Amino acid sequence: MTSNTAGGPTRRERMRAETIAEIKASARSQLQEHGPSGISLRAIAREVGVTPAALYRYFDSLDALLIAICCDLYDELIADTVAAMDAYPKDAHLERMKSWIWAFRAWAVGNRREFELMISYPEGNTAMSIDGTRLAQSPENVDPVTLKSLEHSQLCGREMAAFYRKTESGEVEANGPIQLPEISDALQAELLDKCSAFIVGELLPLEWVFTFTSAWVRVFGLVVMEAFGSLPVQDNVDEFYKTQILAMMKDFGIEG
Amino acid sequence: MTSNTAGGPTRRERMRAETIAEIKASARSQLQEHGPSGISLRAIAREVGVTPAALYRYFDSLDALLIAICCDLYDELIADTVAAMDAYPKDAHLERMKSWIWAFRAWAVGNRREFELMISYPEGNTAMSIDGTRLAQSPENVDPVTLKSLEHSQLCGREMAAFYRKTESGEVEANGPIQLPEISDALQAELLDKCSAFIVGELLPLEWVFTFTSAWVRVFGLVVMEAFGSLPVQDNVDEFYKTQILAMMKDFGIEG
DNA sequence: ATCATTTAGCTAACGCCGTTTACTCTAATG
DNA sequence: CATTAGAGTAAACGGCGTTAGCTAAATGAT
Repeated sequence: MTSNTAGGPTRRERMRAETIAEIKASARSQLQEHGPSGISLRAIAREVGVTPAALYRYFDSLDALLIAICCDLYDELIADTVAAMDAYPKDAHLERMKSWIWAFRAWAVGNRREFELMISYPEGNTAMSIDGTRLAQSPENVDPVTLKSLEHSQLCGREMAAFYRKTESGEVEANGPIQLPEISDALQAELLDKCSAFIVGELLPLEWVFTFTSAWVRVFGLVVMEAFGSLPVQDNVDEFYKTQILAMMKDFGIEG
Repeated sequence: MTSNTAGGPTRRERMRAETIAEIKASARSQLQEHGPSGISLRAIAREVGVTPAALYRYFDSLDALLIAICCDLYDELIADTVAAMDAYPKDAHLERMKSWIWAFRAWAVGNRREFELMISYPEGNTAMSIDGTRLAQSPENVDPVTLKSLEHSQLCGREMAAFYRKTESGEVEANGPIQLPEISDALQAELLDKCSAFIVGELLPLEWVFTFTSAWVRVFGLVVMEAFGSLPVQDNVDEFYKTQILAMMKDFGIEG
């Protein structure tokens, strides 16, 4: 048994958890200082005051450590995002969606190195991915980082779904999303399956899903470009974001 | 002197150029197989049939080699893009701009590893950057990769400028870009300076610059997401791109 | 043709790195 | 109290980027 009769964590378990935290903290500081490729087990061992080999009692490999850190980072991002959204009441869907974007941006820019690690994720660049197909086929056999990424997306997707329901019930009046271009059956199915079902959490009309997906790509582009220093605008980024958000809102048929 | 009387390259120069090409080719194949971090000087030396130390006669460091490769990759991308654009007549600006996007996408997806290297560029992630400020202050003191990136952007930017001129002269009729949101003087100045002056090559009305910049971010988002496997749509990407291009065209006041 | 110089390459080493193996001690378990 | 599982160590293996010093060949000038 790994826990005592009181049900609480064993002394050893506490120690272990503390050591793991120490290791992660050291790795994190190296990440911030030297980037993803600058994380070194030996350097961590030195800082923690232990032999390099000892780290293998806690992580199977450097890659495993990086993945664990990725998960933590997503948890951080998600926590920040939830907190930012909860600054507004539960029915202020628009403000909450805006908050989602701002929180995403703020976190990525405030943690550039970390964000870099997340998108150039150890396991073949599948981070920030929302591959509904793989998820549908084996819901639990998918890597944890992808799941966290999905969780993050859903914070925004479900908010939009709630907003849609309000417009549908007439509780909120809106013109609805922009007119759709012609879309083949195949693409329609894919949008409904992958985006609607998995990100949004429920099936929505195609126009909503399409507009949401388009907006999602725009936001991702903004955040990645800013974090990687490729954004054309650099001194007035806040305002530029606001103009982009405005444009996306317009696509949803919302003014302001 | 480094060249003979005939003016052509010396025998040694030819040999040297050939060796450099061999080194780059080996590095490239390693890049394709193991990703950016899988490029190893020692492995290259093994493949080229030479001692690791010998490589330092050709490149100051691994980083220098990576930068050189980045430059080559940009040249490749630019050449592909130019070829794709030139499949249409010089005055078919719209088709040429679309070609630019398609070429960008095709190259990034067809050379994922290479693209990865370019955006997580050795020197502190400044790739794909179009920082007009730095350029304006010291036009020639900027790293070569950034210059190439700018060159690539300009292929599209100048095309749009040409299109703008045609609409201005009445040679082509168009409604012009979407209505602008309110934009502060500071952001206006930045858009005009960095985007208009450097990417487009001439000063354009704010509405054109703004619309172009917004579109640029969207395209970048699409390409990065697809190359990194994060695009929500995965089976009907071509069509999804087309819908996005259509939307951007609409922003310019163009139908179809 | 000879000499001086540049250049390409080598060997050997330094100090990093991730990872494995075998061994020791210590603390919790039964 | 004996046993055992866990945390830790020392030492090694093979790999890495990089440097220093040497050798030999190709080049350019005399």
